[in-house]
Amino acid sequence: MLSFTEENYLKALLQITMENEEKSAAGTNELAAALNVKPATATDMLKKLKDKELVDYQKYGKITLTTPGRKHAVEIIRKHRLWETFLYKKLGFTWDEVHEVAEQLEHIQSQKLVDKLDQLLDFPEFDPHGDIIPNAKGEIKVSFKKTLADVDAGKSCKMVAVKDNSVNFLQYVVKVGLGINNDIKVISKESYDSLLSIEVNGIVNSVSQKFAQNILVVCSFCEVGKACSKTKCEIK
Amino acid sequence: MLSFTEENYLKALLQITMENEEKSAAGTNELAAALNVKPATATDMLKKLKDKELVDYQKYGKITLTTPGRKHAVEIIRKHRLWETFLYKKLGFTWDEVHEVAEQLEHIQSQKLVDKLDQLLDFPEFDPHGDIIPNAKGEIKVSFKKTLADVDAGKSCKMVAVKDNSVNFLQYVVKVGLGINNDIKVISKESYDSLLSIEVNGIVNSVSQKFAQNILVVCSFCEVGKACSKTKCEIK
DNA sequence: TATAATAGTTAGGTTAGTCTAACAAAATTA
DNA sequence: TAATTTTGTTAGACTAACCTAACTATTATA
Repeated sequence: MLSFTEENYLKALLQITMENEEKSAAGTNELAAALNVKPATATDMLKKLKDKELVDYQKYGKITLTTPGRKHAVEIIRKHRLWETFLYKKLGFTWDEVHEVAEQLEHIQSQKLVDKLDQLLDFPEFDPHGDIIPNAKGEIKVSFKKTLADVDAGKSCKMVAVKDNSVNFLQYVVKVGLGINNDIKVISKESYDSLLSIEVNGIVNSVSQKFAQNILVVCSFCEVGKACSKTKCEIK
Repeated sequence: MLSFTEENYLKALLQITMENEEKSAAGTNELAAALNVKPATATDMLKKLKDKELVDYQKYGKITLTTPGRKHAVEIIRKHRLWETFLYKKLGFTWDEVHEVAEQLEHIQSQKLVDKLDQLLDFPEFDPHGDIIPNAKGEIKVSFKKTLADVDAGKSCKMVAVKDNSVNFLQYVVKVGLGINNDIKVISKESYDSLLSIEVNGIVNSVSQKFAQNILVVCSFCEVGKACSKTKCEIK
């Protein structure tokens, strides 16, 4: 049985290596930063996780999850996202409130609980932030690679998820009038600082590049959760 | 913010002092036994809880909860019992499965979660074991004092709760054909070892005194959760 | 009431997870 | 490629929660 802390390290490792396609390994500093601990602390834990054969790790080398390590991590993410969905759908939490509580709930040990929760929610595919929920077999579909920042002026897209789950960011998203499944039209894009002018439900707003990089989109022709179809795709 | 461990000590203290009316204080060994730790460990923790003004404690003296300590403890029990009810009513857990998982869930910190859960369950008064759920104000009604062992031969009663929440005991209760709200008739009682012969739904079974002491009952004239009315009461 | 039994405490040690400070390796860049 | 910057490791220390062994206080009993 793993401790909460060990679980958090595995989860952070998976999240780092899932962030983008190219990167398949993590570094000590990066890991430490993700967990809000000092690099020295991460080094200690990495040795421990290596002994337990949950990570592949050598001194000064890159860090990757082993197959069992990855399986654990996926399970934690599955639980996290199921709980978020539960809080949102069944208990009326707002999408900026769910993350913090799910951080606690993801560590509850009970296979039956996870299975029943999944069933109660009717086997959801996405959490309130648009992230894919790994299924009971631990299969996790490929995530979206395009962000609002990649969309050219004049083109339209549909928001499907967010990259940043912080309360601050999520509340700002709502303030700008955005939400999952909204259609967004990029009116213009400043060449100097990539400031975007976007239109959502007829309302025009300006958003920074930093903001746009945290909004995941597909082109409006594409299904939520599916890769863009190459022929008609409006993005990139 | 209290640690899981601190919360468990407070909960155990409340449970010990709630067990029966007379006893309003706990001892170190008793507390240690309840938590499956050594008495030395309990002593250490008691000093810490005293510093935090959650318990009244002096070397070699009896242990009681302070008002804030008791408030904390009641809140944990409230959460435990709400989660048990959730698992039972909403997720189809059996009554012997809920305790273990609720032991974990009771430590989740989120006032909103507790409130919403309470609402989802329609503000339940009792958990699946018949125990009273303290309300949002932390009010906890007096528990039942009569057990099946107190009922005389020839008299009838109604089961309202169990004292022992272990899987073993609960599965045995089911095997004997018993459950919350069942009417039980005591056919006979051995004077030598207090072995009881009981009838439930027309089926007769023998149960030991130890067993009977863990079944909480009211007389059949009495409402569940209310004290027996003196005039008609069949018990004692 | 003296003694034995029980209950409770203290001292010193362990492990998990964290830290800081000093150092070493690797990567970048001039 | 040599110097500098970045990244990662080691050593030593701390706290929470636990332990054992030895001791002390309280309670029960002969």
